Amino acid sequence: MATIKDIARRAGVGVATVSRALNRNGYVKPDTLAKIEQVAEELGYVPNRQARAMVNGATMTLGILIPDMDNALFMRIVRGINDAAYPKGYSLLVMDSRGNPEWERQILRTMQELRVDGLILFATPGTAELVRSIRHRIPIVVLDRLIPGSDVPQISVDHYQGARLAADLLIRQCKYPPAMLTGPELVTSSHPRLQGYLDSLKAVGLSTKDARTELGGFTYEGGYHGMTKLLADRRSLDGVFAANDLSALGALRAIRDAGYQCPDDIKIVGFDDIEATRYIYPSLTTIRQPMDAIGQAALHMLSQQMDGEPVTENLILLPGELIRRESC
Amino acid sequence: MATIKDIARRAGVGVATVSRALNRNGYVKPDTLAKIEQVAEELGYVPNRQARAMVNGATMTLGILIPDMDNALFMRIVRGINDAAYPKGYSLLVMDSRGNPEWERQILRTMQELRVDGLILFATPGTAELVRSIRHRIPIVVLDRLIPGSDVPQISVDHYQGARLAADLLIRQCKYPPAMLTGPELVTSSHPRLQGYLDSLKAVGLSTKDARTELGGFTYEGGYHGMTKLLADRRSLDGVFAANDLSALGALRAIRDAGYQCPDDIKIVGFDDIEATRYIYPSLTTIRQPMDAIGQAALHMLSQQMDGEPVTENLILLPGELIRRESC
DNA sequence: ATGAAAGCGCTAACAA
DNA sequence: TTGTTAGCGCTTTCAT
Repeated sequence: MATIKDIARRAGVGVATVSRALNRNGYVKPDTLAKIEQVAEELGYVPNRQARAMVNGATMTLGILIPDMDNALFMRIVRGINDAAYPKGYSLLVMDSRGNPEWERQILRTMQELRVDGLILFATPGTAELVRSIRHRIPIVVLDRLIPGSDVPQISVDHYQGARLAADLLIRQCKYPPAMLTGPELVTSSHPRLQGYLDSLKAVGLSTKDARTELGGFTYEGGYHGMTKLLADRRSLDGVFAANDLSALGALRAIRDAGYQCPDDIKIVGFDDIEATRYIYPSLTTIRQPMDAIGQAALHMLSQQMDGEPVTENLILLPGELIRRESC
Repeated sequence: MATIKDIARRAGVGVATVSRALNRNGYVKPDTLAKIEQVAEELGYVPNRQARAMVNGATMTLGILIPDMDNALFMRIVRGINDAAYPKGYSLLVMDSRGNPEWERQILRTMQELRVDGLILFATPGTAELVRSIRHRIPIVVLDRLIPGSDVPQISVDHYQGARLAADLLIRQCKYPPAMLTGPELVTSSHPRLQGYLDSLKAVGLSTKDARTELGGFTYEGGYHGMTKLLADRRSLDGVFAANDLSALGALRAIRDAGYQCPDDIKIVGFDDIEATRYIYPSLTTIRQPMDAIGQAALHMLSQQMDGEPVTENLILLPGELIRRESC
């Protein structure tokens, strides 16, 4: 691989001149500049970012830690980050922890070794203290799966408000108190969604005894199993709030397999608004997460920190939006 | 950020000793090793990979270029790569070109600047020559969207064979010659899938005049529009091969919106077997891509090249598998 | 068993 | 306008 040294020798100039020419800073006589560019071209020169990073600090890479690359919501958000980061010259280093806390620790370590300029992560409870220690060295922003009570900058859809929207709609549309397919206990976004559901019941005078929950686990399969359980014990059930779209799709399937119809027999409301929800039948009524806005906000917050500016707010909750379709 | 120099000073030893100790190579007296580790711990030392890479060449990062991060199939494959690469200490640098050839060029450039140890990419026609020039500098493997006629190592499901499977099934199950929703003209995997469809028709004595194709574009929306067109001109249509699952889902929706039923009125077969296909209604009969196998094979081929071994085969075609479900 | 020093590719003073 | 030089953090001879 050709280096600036090679170019310098071949062009008969010093390395500094080459550097100046290629980076277009400092004075360089047009002739020499042309010559240098020509030689660089001939040699197929490609600058080495590692070396550059060593001297001026910035690697121009952003680390992203996701619990599951194969999740439509996460990747949709990451795409938003990518689209916002790319024009600024940042590259994304995406690593998937598969929800494994130990892997997560290692990944966070690797990100530091790579000296990423900023870190965006979907947290898990096991990461909380780790994040606390890292944030003093690297700008961080936590997305979607928040760390409750932490003062790390965090951005997310308002899980609670979204859940209220969903539950309120179901209560209005159903004869009986709706049930809920909850997210995994260990995922923080599960909690405000559950709380929203419970509070909506309370708001119309229903007691927690009227609440019925089953684990949906944020997956197709979990939703399927949870719904199947709900159906097995059918105490007048005609509405279900699935904590995310994946589990909603699983639930839809379970309803059908059990011989019922959605929305006629049972109505469903999901959460996230992943693309598939528009095309399936019945199309899914759901709470839309502002994915692009989240991605942009994340990058914005990170930029602020990287520029040394104080972060204005450290918890941004973007409102979810109710999207009505066929399932409720 | 603490450096080995800091550790050396504080531990009262030379930097070389620190390096040896931390990397556990060369002789280091147990006492000094302990001391060094302790100091490193105190200082919260995290090695700088850039610096390490500068001296020993390897960055331990693999670059991945995808045309769309938000595509279930691609990310499923990338996840497979991730799972195979992670244990070997490699980090993935994932960049999304959004199918834009110009972005693609720049990304490939960036990957080189970052000195990734290997490159995995889903090609587009515009990349072909670029890839040719890069492959002499960086180990490369092309996935799924192949470069026809190139001798770059490539891995993919056998698009043609899979398409034959799909079309043969439809021909068997339908009264009339099936139609096809094709992929984008510019995406190479579209071609063998189309060819398979045409050849299947031919194999049962149907002429190309019996073939009916409409652009499905590999997207939900494209599938929806394409199917709508097919339906508008309804010459006894009762079977459709959608070139991928996304367009199949779009088509399913179009069928329903037009007042028809799948599979009763029209049967559908997709391609890819993304996770959603199992849960929607009707569940989708499709051709399964061996995604994990593709990911593993990709990493294997890359490893071979990185180790300087000659690549045994430069085109691996993995068979697609017919998965029968409700749609046909 | 350990330290001194060279050098990886590049940028940024500092001179000239 | 250009060249020389000193690092950036680390690994690796080569001495000791």
